Amino acid sequence: MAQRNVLQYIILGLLDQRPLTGYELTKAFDSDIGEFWSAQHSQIYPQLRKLEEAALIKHEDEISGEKLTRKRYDVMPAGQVMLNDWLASDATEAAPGKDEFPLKLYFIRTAQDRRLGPMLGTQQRLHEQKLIHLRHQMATKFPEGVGKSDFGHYLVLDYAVRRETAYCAWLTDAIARVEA
Amino acid sequence: MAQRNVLQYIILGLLDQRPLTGYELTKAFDSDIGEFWSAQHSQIYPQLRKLEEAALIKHEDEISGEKLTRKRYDVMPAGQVMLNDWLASDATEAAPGKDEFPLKLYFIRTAQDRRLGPMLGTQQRLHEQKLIHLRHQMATKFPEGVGKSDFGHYLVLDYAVRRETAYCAWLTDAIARVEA
DNA sequence: ACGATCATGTAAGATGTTACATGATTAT
DNA sequence: ATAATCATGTAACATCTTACATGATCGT
Repeated sequence: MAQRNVLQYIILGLLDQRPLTGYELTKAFDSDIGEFWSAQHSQIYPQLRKLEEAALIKHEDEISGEKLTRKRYDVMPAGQVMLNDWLASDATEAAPGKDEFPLKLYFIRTAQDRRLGPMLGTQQRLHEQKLIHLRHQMATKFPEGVGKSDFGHYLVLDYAVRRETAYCAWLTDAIARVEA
Repeated sequence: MAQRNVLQYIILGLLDQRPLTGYELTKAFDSDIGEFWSAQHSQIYPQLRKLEEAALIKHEDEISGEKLTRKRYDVMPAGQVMLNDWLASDATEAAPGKDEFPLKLYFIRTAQDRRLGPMLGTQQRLHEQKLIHLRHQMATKFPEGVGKSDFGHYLVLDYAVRRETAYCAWLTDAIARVEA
């Protein structure tokens, strides 16, 4: 997964929607995008510099108050080409995607292991909270179903809800199995 | 996710089941474990050296044929303690888990975009193949349901099947939406 | 004999996280 | 005033991938 520099494409994609600052890009990884990718500002600012050096994006300085300047970045034509190339490139495999919890479970041999209850319980709480949050997002962002200009966003939220629903159902069944 | 050195715990967990060589450990990431974590031999051999330096594992030389020696690693008591600490440590958040495909979708605005059909179709083929493979694994590894000593393995395979099932269902519905 | 697989390692470079560092603006 | 948030950057370090490198064994 690494080595393909997915981050640069995400940045191009977000900037293609509307011009954003590094700070705003960073925040994007805490909400929608955060379900599928993460990145810190320490990774984003250097990447913005590289993209600008490659003339894929440009920035304009904005001033708020007395002297605070922020850089608002925008995609250049070459950047749009690169973004579209990425979108058109097709995947060759269903990505593995790392998840630490199933791994732990893999090393627990018997249903009688005392650690199973707490482990599964904690995960259940975490994922049910996440599911509630996602359903809430769905309800607030798409109260009347999917519109004309947000199709991808809708599909992706739908995916996240389904993924967490399946995760929770699995945990519930696993807990039932342990108790039986 | 990084910085916690999950790889070392996976190695300890695998070696705790039975002694393995670096080569065998590497292969483990192509089958069961591969659904949740990946690692190349270039990462595994150095990690084995570090674990041995820390006296968490040890190895014995095995000879096959004339002169080919392989190192078969085994967990030491200190390694078992560390493995158990990891298993007992509880997660503080539901991990994000990176997945490139939903991300691409996020940047597609309308259901009329010509790229949607091929993109979703490719993913559907990949994930349905994966699901078939996982179901086959389930049928061969647990033909009579879960046994006494493989509970974790069963749970984890069950999870993988459910995850792919949900993924496929989502793709099918998404494709139906695009065609409508 | 030859190709597939077994077997182990290193090197270079990309990606990602945590911590360090600084300062401005806004709301209370 | 002061705390929260806005805003941008760098440094050190850990993780991960790709490629380089070598040689043995097994099946046909």
